Amino acid sequence: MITTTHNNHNKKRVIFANQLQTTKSTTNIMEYNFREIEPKWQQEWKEHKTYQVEIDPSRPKFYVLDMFPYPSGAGLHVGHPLGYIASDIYSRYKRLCGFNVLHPMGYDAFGLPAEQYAIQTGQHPAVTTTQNINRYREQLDKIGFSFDWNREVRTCDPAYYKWTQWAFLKMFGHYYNNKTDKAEPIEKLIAHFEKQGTEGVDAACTNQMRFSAADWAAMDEKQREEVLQNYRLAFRADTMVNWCPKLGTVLANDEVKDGLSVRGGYPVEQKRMKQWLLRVTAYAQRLLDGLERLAWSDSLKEIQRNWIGRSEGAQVFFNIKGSDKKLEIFTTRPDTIFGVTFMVIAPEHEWIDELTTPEHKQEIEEYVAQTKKRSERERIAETKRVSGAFTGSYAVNPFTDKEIPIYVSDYVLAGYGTGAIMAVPAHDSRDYAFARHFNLPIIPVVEGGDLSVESYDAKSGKLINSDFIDGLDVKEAIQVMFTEIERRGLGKKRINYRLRDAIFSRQRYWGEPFPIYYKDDIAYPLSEDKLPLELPPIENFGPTEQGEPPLARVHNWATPEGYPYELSTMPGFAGSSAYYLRYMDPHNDQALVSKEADEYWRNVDLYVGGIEHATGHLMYSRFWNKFLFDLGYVVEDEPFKKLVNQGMIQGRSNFVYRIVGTNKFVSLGLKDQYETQEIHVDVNIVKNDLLNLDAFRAWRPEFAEAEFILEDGKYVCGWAIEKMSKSMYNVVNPDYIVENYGADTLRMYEMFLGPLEQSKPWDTNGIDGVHKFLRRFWRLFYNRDGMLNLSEGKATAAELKTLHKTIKKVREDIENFSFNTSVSAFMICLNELGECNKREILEPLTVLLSPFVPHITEELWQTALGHTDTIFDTRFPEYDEHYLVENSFAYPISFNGKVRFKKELPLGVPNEELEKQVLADSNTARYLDGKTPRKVIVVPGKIINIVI
RNA sequence: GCGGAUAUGGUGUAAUUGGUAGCCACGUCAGACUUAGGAUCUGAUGCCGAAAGGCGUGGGGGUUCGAGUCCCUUUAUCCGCACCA
Repeated sequence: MITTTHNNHNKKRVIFANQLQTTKSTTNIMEYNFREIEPKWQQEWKEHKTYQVEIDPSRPKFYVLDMFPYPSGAGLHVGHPLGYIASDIYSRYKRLCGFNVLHPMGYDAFGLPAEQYAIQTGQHPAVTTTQNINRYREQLDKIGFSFDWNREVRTCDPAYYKWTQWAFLKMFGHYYNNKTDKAEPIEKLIAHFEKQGTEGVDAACTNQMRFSAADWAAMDEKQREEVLQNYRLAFRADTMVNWCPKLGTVLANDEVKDGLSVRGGYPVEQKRMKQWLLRVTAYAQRLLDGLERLAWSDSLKEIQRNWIGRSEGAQVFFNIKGSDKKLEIFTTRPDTIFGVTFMVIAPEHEWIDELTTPEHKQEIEEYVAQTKKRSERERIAETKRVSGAFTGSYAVNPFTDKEIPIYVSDYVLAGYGTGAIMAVPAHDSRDYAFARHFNLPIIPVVEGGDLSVESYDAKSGKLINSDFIDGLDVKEAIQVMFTEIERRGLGKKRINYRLRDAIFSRQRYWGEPFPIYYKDDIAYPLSEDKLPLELPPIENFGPTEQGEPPLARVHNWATPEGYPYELSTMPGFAGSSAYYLRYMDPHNDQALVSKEADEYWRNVDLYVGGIEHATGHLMYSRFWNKFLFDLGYVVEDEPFKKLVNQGMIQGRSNFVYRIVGTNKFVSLGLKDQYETQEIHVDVNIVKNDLLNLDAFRAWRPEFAEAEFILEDGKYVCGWAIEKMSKSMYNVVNPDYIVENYGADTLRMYEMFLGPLEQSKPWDTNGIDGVHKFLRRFWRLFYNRDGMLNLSEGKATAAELKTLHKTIKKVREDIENFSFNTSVSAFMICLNELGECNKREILEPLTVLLSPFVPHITEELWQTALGHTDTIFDTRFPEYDEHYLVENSFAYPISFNGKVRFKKELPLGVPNEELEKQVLADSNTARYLDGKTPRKVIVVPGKIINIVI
């Protein structure tokens, strides 16, 4: 049936959540009234400081941490609390299991958006940040989290960033000793220089240095400081940086994606600038090794491994014809050295001028100038394009003594290895493309492949044309060459990492100031007792006309003696790198964390957060923690034992279809009969993909006179999964859900939506199912007239079985973070219990449910069940396997109620081990024929019969 | 290009980890109660078929008594890295 309706003519009414509650709540006052219950308990928890925790050596600790939010102006949407709800359920569960649970929350409050907003509006970032924090807090409070707010931290609070600055000073004052494999005071290195110069020093550094004690003695202060900057763990260096002109600041590698800034999406270019850096690379191997011991997902560990990018290879020196210099290269394939037919150096290579002969000078200069002009983005886009130029110089292959030409090309990166390579076109696709383009010889040294078409890059095969390694397999040959290269003194075995040192300065205002001042252009650390160095107030937040950072606008931004402070500020990851330590002892003004607090709380047992921090925060935190560990300030060398990545919640957008050039809208099923235009419609005026016509007319003035072509009297909307954003009108606000369904329904529904780690769209359709569950649960305690309905009768075996089955399932599910299936378990439990209103069943069930839905359970606990203590003073229910035994047959606890087989077990004997054995054996034995018992398993002392 | 993950009804998902695929919900349909239903309750609902029955976990192949699950291959989507020598 197709009907065209006009204003108010649609007879059939459509159901909407926002209309639904208003009438219903008046019908029965003793229905489950979440609007009353939830604020009541939230107030109660607040007043009694229910979730405040202290060190308690008599109880085991458990530390559950969420990645603290950046308080953006948009507030929370329904996706943000997902991880918080999961961690809250886990915290409450652990607390009920008897752990002393630390579950704090705070704000990552420094950052770009607040500053961008300040530049536009002149509003101080501190003001907007505080407003946003207040809004966040309000929204969070409504959901009923068990955070210990007494421990709240804000990264922009001077009392907090004092310790960020403190850690920076410690890094400035330390270097990494490779021999002891830890950070040590820089004074120790200075003492060594005074005695022996660089002789015997094996330390992480920017450039390898070589000088004697006498050289050191002869240096002035500035020269010495330059040397030390080469070793300090926080140091200043002239380096290629990702410069974002639009944001007016440099960015770290993990803040750039595809040549664009992650925040804002502005183009990023490469620029040489003097910047502060953290020597993260010193910890590359330990960051890699540490992953083995962490209970993180394999995919996340793999991302970190790739980011660290360890590769084993050899450093080899090639003689340069007509020079006493040797060109150093790095290769992971020393076995292919007989196939080297040319060399390539990066355009930024420091010897480029020396290597260029006069007749090639112009060509090379042009090439270098041209590559400089290309932005990072263009270089990425033109990856396939082969370009380069010949320097005119030749190197000598140390194994064949053949002269081979040296080229310059931008496919060789200055920042990796030595910025120079030996090219083996037969077995490296990039070298191959280059050789083809410049007509260079290609010598196969590994059997296999068809070199007329492409290079043969495989890491297996037999060596040929390679003198003494002929006939060996690639893997053997590599090992032979390592020893041969070292024996001949041509170079050494070496490990290279893709990981780069972290650029630590930002040319911004809204961040931690560096506790550094300058005297004669030498950087000096502020003494620790002067911390915190507070961020001075300013009024204009943009860069100066000279392009200096905003802090240059501050008069007297200098020490009392008049020495100027550093003008840049620290990046976002500075404040988040050690916040988990600060939560342990947030009010301590003598230390980042006291010895006592650190030794009790140690590190984070469970960390819940998004995977987007894989190469940023999660890497920097580990580095930061390892550094503090080396110095003895913390007892654990990894900060986050277990990590769970919650998936992103996407938006589910709805569409209406306007017939082009009219104000008529056609329902989804009929839209193909017209020429239509797809328009996003606010998901809050759509339910179950049916449009609320009146709400649509009221939504925007231009739709006030809208007409509709309906199917079966309904307007069906189209839908699509997109990012949750204002412009798609698909943002669902948790406040709205809390108002209409309650926080408990929101909490449970977010978990019910699907596996925690999976990305999934938010879809308010379906929330009724969860809400209905809570109402039915309520009605087991109170009847329709609001009368207490609880029975003291004895539970039947079937009821007990249901209860214990559910306890077991929920327990396992919580431990495995499979919250969606535990919600299902509750629903099944309720279906099975029917009208059962026995205290014996409902009391444990209430406790079991409480981590998920704390408000309703607390209310029932104290009113219907008549307890005076809060639910959190009780223990999480234990299940009892004996209840599963019937007629001398034990049912393996098959959750969905199906019994696949029965096995005879001795009653009254704990039988977990026995069950395991039976299960292990029966899997192979069960279905050999059809129906009869067919296998007898003899377990020492017992005979077990398997029956189908 | 390399590495990782995922793919199951109209929808979100589940599956004792190799053992009756589709639990639990949403939606839909039918019914009960009701002034009303947008409350509540009951039943049906993977697909084809009147039924018997057949088909069915992205496609193809394999291992196995038995495969959503393991192996090979292929396609699609998502994520990470990307000239890393």
